[in-house]
Amino acid sequence: MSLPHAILTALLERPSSGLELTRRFDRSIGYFWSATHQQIYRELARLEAGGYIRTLPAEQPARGQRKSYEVLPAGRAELARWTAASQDPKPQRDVLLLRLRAAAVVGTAGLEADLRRHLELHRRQLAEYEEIERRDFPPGKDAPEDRLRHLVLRAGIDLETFWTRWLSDALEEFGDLPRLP
Amino acid sequence: MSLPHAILTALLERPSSGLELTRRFDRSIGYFWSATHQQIYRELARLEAGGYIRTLPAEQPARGQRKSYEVLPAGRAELARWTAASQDPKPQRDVLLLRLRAAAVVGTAGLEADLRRHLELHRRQLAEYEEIERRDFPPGKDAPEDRLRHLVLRAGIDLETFWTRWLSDALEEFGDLPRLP
DNA sequence: ACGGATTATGCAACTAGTTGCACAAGGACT
DNA sequence: AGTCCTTGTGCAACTAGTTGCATAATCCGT
Repeated sequence: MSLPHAILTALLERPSSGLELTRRFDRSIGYFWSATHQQIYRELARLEAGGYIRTLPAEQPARGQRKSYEVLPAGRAELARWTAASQDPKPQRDVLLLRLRAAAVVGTAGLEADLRRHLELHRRQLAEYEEIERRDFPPGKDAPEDRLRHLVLRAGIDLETFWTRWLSDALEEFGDLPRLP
Repeated sequence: MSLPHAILTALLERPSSGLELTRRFDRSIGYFWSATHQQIYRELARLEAGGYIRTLPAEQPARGQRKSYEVLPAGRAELARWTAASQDPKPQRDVLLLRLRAAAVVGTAGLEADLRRHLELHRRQLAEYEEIERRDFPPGKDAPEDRLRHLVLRAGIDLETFWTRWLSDALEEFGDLPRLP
C-alpha cells in the first residue's frame, strides 16, 4: 500500500498533473517505486475522493484536459503517519537468482547471453545515478533534506554497483564452467 | 510468472508434498522467491493439470493426506526453456527508500526506531547466510552445481552486507541531523 | 477413548499491479 | 479543410500475490 504515499511525496515536492507525475515516476521516484500512468490516475482519483489531495482550481477539468493536484493537510498528515509507522520488509523476489538456481539443475544453456544483457543494463543505470549525484549533490550541498535524498541515491548507487560486480563474477564463473547436462 | 518455475526447481531438487515445499520455501528457495502455502497448493494443482508434474503413486490422495509430486519430462523442458529465455529485470520497489524520501518532506520523526529494527533483521539474515555458507560450501566443494548455488548465496550475503552497512550509515546521519519540520 | 493441539490440505475473497484499449484535444503536414 | 500523429486522460479486464477461513487427519496427554 505504498503507491498513494509515493504520490503524496511527489505532489508535496511539487504539485503536478497525472502526466507530469508519470514523467517523474519514470525518473527520480520511479527508481525505487515504479508505477504506470494507469496506476497513477486511478490512485489520484482515490486520493481526491478521500480528501487527501485536491485539483488546483485552474482550467475546468474536461476529459483530455490536464488537471493539477496539490496535497491537502489531511494528505500531509497521512504521509507523516505512514512514514513513521513500523513496517516489515517485503519478502524477497529475484527472478535472476531463481534462474541461476534452476540452471544448477537443468543446465546453463542460453543463460549467459541474458546475464550479459543484465550486466549492461545495470552498468547503464549506475552511470545514470552517478551522473545525478554529480549534478544534484555537489560537495557543498548538505541541507538536511538534501542529506536524506543523497542517502537514498547512495543506496541506488551501491545496489547497482553490487549487481554489476556480481554479474561480472557470475559470467567469469560461467567462463570456466564445464557444460552442464 | 516465476512461481511455477520456482516450484519445478524445488521438485527437481527433491520430490515433495505441498507442505514440504512450503517448508523449503521458508528456508533456501524462499530467500529469493517467497511463497505462502496457498500459492504453492494452487500452483501445484495447475502444474499437475498442465501435465508438468504428477503425484507420486503411493498413498491414495484423500483430503488432509499428503500427496508427493515429481516433475515430468514436460516440466523439466519448460523449466529449461524459461531459464534460458531472456527476461527484463522487474522495476524496483523499495518501501524503506520511499519512506526516507518522504521523510525529507514531512520530517524524520519516528523513523529512526524502525531503521534500527530493520538493521537488526538484516544482521540476523546475514548471520544466517554466513552460517549456511560455512555449512554447505566448505573450500573443497566445487562441483559445477555447487558453484552456481554458491554464487546465488554470495548474492544474498553481499546484499545483506550492503543493507546493514547502508542502514548504519543512515542511522549515523540521523544522529547528527537537526530535527526536521 | 476422548478432547484439544498440531499438521496438512484447500477454497474464496480481496488487494495491488499490469495490459490493452478508447477517446479527446491540439499541432502539423499537404 | 482534412487526415494523421502525438499528448494527456481514463476505463475495464486480467494476473499475481495475500489474507482469512474451513476441514480432515494425526498425535498426545489424561
